[in-house]
Amino acid sequence: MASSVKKSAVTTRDAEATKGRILDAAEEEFAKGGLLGARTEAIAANIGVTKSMIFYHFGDKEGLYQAVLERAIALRIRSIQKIDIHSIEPKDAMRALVGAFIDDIVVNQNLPAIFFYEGIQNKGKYYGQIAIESIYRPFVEVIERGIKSGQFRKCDPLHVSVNIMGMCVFYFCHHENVKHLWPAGTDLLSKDMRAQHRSEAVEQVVASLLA
Amino acid sequence: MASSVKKSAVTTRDAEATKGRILDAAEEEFAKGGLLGARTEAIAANIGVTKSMIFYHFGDKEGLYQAVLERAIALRIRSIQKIDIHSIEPKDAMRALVGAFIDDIVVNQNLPAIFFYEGIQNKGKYYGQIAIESIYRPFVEVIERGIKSGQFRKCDPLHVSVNIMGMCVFYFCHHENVKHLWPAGTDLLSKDMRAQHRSEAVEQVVASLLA
DNA sequence: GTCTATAACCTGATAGAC
DNA sequence: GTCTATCAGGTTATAGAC
Repeated sequence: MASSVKKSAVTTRDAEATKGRILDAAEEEFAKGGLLGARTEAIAANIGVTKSMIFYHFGDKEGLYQAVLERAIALRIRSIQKIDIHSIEPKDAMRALVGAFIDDIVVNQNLPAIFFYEGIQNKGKYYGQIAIESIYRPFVEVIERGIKSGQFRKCDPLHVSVNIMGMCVFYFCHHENVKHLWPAGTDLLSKDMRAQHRSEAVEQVVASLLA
Repeated sequence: MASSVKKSAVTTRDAEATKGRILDAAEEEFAKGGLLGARTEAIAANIGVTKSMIFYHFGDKEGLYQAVLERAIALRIRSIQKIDIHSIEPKDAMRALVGAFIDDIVVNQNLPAIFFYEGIQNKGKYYGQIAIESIYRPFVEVIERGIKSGQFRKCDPLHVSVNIMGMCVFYFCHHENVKHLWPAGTDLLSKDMRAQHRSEAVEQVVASLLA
């Protein structure tokens, strides 16, 4: 979505296009500083428009933030709900869920930071119960089914689901901190390293569940 | 450390005491907004002193931030290095490491957010290679030993160590987001819930490693 | 729809009294 | 060592021209 924001100073006069470009740039800026730290000036400058456009199209900074969050939540819910978790055995269903979840992050690396900021700075105010349940329920259901069938070890499905998310996203949020563990110059977000993280995380999640 | 900052408007005239109180209050404020989002005014007001004290004792906001981070890093390194990971078998060493790690967070719940902010906002600038290696190396070594002895499954010790940290801290960073998964009114940071997270996380980490 | 100019406010940092 | 007063720069948001 916002992986490469196009810089253009051309006066487009296309409302929907401008709104979309603002959303992309805002997502990146909110991922860096959250609602509190984001600067409307920086968002506007990045796509070659003036601050006024933000207030014209989204009312205020908070309105823009809500729009960004809603889009991000919708994306997450959509791709997780695509997966048919009931017709395959728990182990494979979990593999599919975690894989799809990490694929989403790889496409849009702003997501983990945005949701972290939302929890810390805004106490989940703009997140909402329905969004959380839509995202976590598939994981919880697969774990419950796995325990019942004896394929998974006994555990608390809620805690374990939350920890699974942690395994998936921590790497993306802390890559600048932990980069020193790898040889100097290694780019933890390169295609190879991302693929390696995906593979290791999927295997570790499955292993953490098996009886 | 800063779990309960004492509010006191008494003019103490004790430099070390004041510095300590500023550090505690600053840690809490930096945990909420990072170096960028923290407000010196808020830090000062919380302990009943004026902003000037911050600049007198720490030079500038960045100096205060560095002092907070150094103290937090020292705490982490100290408690992890206390554990003798070589004289017990890998599974038990990992159990001890993860347990101690989460115990630190339970005592000072600001730590996970501070290190997250450091990675996202400052790109790990104030973290440093030595700190990261001191914290992660024990985990990596235990995993390597476990793989060699055949007790642990084959995996990449670096990626898996990073994911383990994610399992430990995600719960604390996202408790405001995921609280809706539990019955309304449940306090995810209550003593019982913290103990439950600790127990579930330790078991899940060990399970994620076993062959 | 988009821009320029500006209002109203906030924040880090300094100077100087006590 | 601590406080009060204040400045300079930055930030959200609005008004009005085009």
